[in-house]
Amino acid sequence: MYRTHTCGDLRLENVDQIITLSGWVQKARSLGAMTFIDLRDRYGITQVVVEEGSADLVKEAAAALGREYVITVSGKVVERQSKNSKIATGDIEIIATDITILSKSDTPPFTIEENSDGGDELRMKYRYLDLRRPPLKRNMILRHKMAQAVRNYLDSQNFLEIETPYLIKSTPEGARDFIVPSRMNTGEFYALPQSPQTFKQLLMVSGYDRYFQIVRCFRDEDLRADRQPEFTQIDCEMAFVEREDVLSTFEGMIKSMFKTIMGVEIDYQFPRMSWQDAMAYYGNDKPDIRFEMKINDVTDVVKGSDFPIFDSAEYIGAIAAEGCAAYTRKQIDALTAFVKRPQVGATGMVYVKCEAGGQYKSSVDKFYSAEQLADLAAKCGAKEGDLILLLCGDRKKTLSALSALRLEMGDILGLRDNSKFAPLWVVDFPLLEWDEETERFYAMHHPFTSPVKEDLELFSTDPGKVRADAYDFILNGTEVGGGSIRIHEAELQERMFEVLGFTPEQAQEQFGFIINAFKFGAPPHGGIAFGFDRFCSLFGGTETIRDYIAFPKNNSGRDVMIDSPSPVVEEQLKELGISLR
RNA sequence: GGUGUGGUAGUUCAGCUGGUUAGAAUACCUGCCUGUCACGCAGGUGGUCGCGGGUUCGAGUCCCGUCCAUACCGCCA
Repeated sequence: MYRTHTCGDLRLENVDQIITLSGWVQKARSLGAMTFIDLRDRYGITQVVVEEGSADLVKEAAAALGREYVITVSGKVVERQSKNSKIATGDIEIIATDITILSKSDTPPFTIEENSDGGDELRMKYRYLDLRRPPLKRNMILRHKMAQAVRNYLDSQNFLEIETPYLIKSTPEGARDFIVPSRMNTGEFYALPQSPQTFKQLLMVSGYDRYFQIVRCFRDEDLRADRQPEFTQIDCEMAFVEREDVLSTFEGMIKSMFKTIMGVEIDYQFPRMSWQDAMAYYGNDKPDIRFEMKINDVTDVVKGSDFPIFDSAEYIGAIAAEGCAAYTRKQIDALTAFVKRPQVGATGMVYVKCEAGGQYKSSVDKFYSAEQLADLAAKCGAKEGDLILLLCGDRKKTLSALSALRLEMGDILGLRDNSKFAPLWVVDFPLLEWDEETERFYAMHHPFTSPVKEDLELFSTDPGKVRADAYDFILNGTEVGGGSIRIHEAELQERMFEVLGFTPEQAQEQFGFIINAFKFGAPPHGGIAFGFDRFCSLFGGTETIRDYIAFPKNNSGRDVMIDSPSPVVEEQLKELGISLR
C-alpha cells in the first residue's frame, strides 16, 4: 500500500496511529545521528524523523535521499517536541520504521518552494516541476473551484452544457484563424474556433434556449500578459431574452462566484456606463473604476489664451491627482517622460499645482491668470493640494494618452488595490466602426450583433451612429466578458452584411448556414462570453493569466516545455498536399 | 511590424570611467553535528560573460548586427 493518509491530513488526534505516506522529498535535514525529512504531496507537508535507534536499512535509505525523490514512509505518528506553527501538520511528526525509494530525482534546476529561486523562463521549461509549488497549486485549485461555481450556478438556472466542434470553417472577419489542413480533402482547411459564436446561435434555433460551455478558443494574434493563443471562455447564450435578462442572469452568476470563491457579498446592482461616457471620462472602453480621477474636457476653459500649443489643439483634457501638488520637478519630469513614451504618444504635458491659499503654480503661468486657473481647477474638481495634469492634441489620441496617465497615477498612488473589486457593465457600444484603410464598416463586436431598436432608422441613413445592443463586463479595468443581443431576423442580418460590404453571394458563401437556419424559426436570443483565464487571474490577484493555465505558451506562442510548434516530417506534408517554400 | 528592459556559475544577481587570476548568495559534493524546519559549522566542485563581427596594446564592460526572453504599442470582430 502506498498510503493511508495524505501529507496534509495528520493532526494531534492521530498520535500513536501507524500510518503510511507517499510523496516527494522537499528537504532532508541531517543532524548527524538523526535526520528530518519534509515529505510533500498535493495536500501538504509532513515531517518524518529517522532517529539514532532506527533500523540500519531506514538510516541508509534516509542518507541516500535527495530533493524530489519519491518515497513511501511507514511509521508512527507522534507529538513533536518542537512544534512548527507554520505548517498545518506542525504539531506531529512520523517516526519512520520503513522508507522505500519509489523513484529517484535529478537535482531540480530551481527550488520547489513557495518562493522559487528560478526565473520565469526556466520554470516554464520545467512547468511540471513549477506546478509542484504551492502558488501554482493554489491557482489550479482556484481555477477548478471557479469552474465548479460556474457550472453549479448555470445548472441551477437551467442551462445545458453542450459541446461544439473545434474543427470548423475559416471566416475572414475578426481575429486571424488557426488553420488545420484536411488530409481527406486535399487543398482544403479547417479553422479552429475563435469562439463557438455561430454554433451557440444555431443551438438557439434548435430550441436549447439556455446553453453554456467552458470552452477552449483560439486566436492567432500576438500575445500579451493577459492574452494566450488558446484560452478558455465561459460561453453562454439564451433565447427569448432582452438585454436586461442577460445582464441580470450573469450579474447573478458573477455575484455567486464572488460569494462562493471569495466570500464577498455584493449587495448592489453593478453600475452601468455608456461606451460614450467611458471614452469621454476614462479614455478607454474598459474603465478601472476602483478610483475616480475622471478625465475632464477642458478645451473651452484653456483654449484661446494665446498659448499656441493649446490653441492649435483639437482637444485638451485634464485629470486631477489628489494630494500631489507637492510633486517635485523630478516626479513631474518622470510623468512627462511616461506620457512621451511612444506607447503613450503624447508630445508633452502641462501641470497646474493647486497650492495653499488658492495659489496656482503651473508650467504655463505666463499665459493664464489666477482666475482662469481657478476655473480650470473647478472644472476638474481639483481642490487645494491637488495636481492637475493636462494633455492636448487629437481628441482620440489624447484621450487614450490620458487614460494611460490616469492608470499610471492610479498605480503610483496605490489606488489599484488588487484585493478590491469594482465590477462594471459598459453598454451602448457603436455597432460599426469605419476603417479608413479599407474604406468600409467593420462590426465592432461581430456581424450578428443586433442594433438597438430605436436606432434602426439610422441603419440606412447614418450607420456609424447606430448603437449596438451589446455589453461588456469590466472588472478592475479588465475586459472579462462581452456579449450582445443577436440579430434573429434573416432580413436584418442580410442588411447587416450589406452594410459590412458583403455581396449576397459572399454572405451566403461564408455564413449561408446561419442565414439559412434563421429562415426556419429563429427565436430572439442573446448571450455573453467570459474570459475564464482572466477571471481567474483577477480573483487570484495577479496580472498574468499564464499563472492560471497549467501549460501556457510564452510570449512568442511557443511551448518551451514540449518545444512546439515544430517542423513535421516530409511524409506528413506530402499526405496533406502541402509543400514549403 | 515597432519601442523599452534584460541575457555573467545549476539558479538569482553584482561587476564603476575598458585594465592583473570574473565575484556574492543559494544550489550541489565531502566531512562534522540528537530537535531541525531558510538547520548550523568547515572545506570543495562549478564560467564559451547569449551568438557573430568591429574599435583597442587590452572588451563581461564601447560600437554594429543577430538570436532569445519579457512588458507595452500595432494587432486581438
